[in-house]
Amino acid sequence: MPLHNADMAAIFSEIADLLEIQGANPFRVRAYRNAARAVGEFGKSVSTMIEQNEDLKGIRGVGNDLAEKLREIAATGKCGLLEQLHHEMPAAITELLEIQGLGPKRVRAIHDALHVRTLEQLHRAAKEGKIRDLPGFGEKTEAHIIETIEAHLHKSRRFKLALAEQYAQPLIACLRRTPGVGEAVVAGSFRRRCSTVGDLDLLVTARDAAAVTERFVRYDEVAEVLSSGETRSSVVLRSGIQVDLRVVAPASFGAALVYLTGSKAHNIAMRRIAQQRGLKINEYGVFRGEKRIAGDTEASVYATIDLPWIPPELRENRGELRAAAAQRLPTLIQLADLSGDLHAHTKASDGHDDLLDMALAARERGLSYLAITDHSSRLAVTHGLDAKRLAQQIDEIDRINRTLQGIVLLKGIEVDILEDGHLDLPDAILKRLDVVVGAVHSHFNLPRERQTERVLRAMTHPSFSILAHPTGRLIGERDPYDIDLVRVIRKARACGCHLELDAHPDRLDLADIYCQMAKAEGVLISIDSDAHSRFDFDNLRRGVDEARRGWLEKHDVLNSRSLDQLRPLLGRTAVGKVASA
DNA sequence: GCCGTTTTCGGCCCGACTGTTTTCAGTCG
Repeated sequence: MPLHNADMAAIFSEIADLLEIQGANPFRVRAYRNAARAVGEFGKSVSTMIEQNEDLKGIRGVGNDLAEKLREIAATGKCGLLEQLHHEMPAAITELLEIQGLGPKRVRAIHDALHVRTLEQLHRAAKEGKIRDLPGFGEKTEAHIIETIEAHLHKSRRFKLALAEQYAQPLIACLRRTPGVGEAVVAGSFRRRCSTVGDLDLLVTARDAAAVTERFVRYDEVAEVLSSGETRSSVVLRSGIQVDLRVVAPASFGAALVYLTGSKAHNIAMRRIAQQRGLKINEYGVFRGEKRIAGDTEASVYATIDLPWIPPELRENRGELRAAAAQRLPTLIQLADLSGDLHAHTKASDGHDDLLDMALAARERGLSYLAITDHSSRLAVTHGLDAKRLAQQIDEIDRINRTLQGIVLLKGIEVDILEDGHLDLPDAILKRLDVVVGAVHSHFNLPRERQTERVLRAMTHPSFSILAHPTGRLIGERDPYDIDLVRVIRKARACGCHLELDAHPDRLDLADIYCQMAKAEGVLISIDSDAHSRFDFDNLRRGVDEARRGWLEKHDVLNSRSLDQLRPLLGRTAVGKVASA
């Protein structure tokens, strides 16, 4: 059973935490953290690379020592250093770091003085009043620990972007109405368009910071004020989301926006570049000695290190700084680049609207084609279509297309990929369709090899066009099923079929890093709404967000094509039709 | 422990806020 990159990353993260609690060299700790992140995000399976004797030093942050540890982990499933650390410190101790306000030094102090090893023991010790007497601790810290642990037990800590937007917009509007406020924007992972955000980072320019802070902490959705200072304050809203506010002068807006947008890794990399040039970047500007040389706009900050402005979605330190330096930043896909949508449902299965309503709503969005892809009958809960009902729908679409202006409905299906990789409809009916979207909706727990073979087999079907939501993840609810996406992507290239980025805010599947991999392999991505009602075409915007995070450009996206350009790309039967036409 | 358009050694991002101190360490973003 090969280990996944995420498993290896988790081992390095735990080593970093334990080393930090032990007071190890902070740069050594950081090396493990960086490597954990790099391995976790690395496109290829590190286990496979090791099997094939590939050089691991291509992974940024992995040198001789960590490459050797990765090989050890792949071979044995364990890491000697971690085992040794577990002998020295209890394994559960790292969970104490999850409590806000407890860092490595304090965790160490609590452990050494009270032999606390778990969250429950920490809770008890705090309840018994044992924390307050430790040096460097006090009553407030003790009370905070109790409160945080109790809240920690029943709270999900990340919010889907779509939900976070609902909290952010009225708050931003409120701050903009505050006298003296210039700019008021949301930065952080929200601005980088991450699929989930841990908190909201607001940036405001104002001459009177105190007045803005005052307005902020009195916002009527504020449940708790965590901190409140001259230029920085934090609150928790009733919804449970934490909001951090930073107030700066207009001359620092650009520098502060870069700083607050992050990511942290991107900022660190930028500051290193600046440092090598004798410059210092902080949230107030770019400085040569005492003199500020830039900072009012983001572009001015990047310009000091000879880089063009970098779109926020790319700022993850995944190569964007090198690409910028080489003048090779991608021209990212935009919502307006989408010509059509290749995955939508009607009330024939589990949708809410009929064919015409869906067509008109799509046309209103500026789309020129819409594929109707209801479920197939295996998915009984959705009242999926069998061959007979699908044939009726095909006829009805033909009728509607004869009168419809400005948009074309494409005949399609979201056909179930059965456990053995067969498709849930006869070939004869699939051949009559413009687009066949295949999807896994059952048997999520197959072992990796069987799950992968199942999907690969489906993709070889001559009518197969697009693999829908390729990992099946439901954000915050269901993990992706275990599948080898590298093989799936290569199969798509070999078969001439495509992968979907399902734009439903609960899915956003493919995730950014796999979009980037597909792009590298020359596989096109279809950004689809998976609309179940005429209001769901808004989803496309979310899909574009994720696609931009995956470096996709217009030409990487299947449904940026016009209908004429699209038809030859949809399945090999369609190619045949075109060739014989 | 990693890394190099100065470098294979000597660096490694930077500042605000809190609580516990009585000038600052720890934590966070």
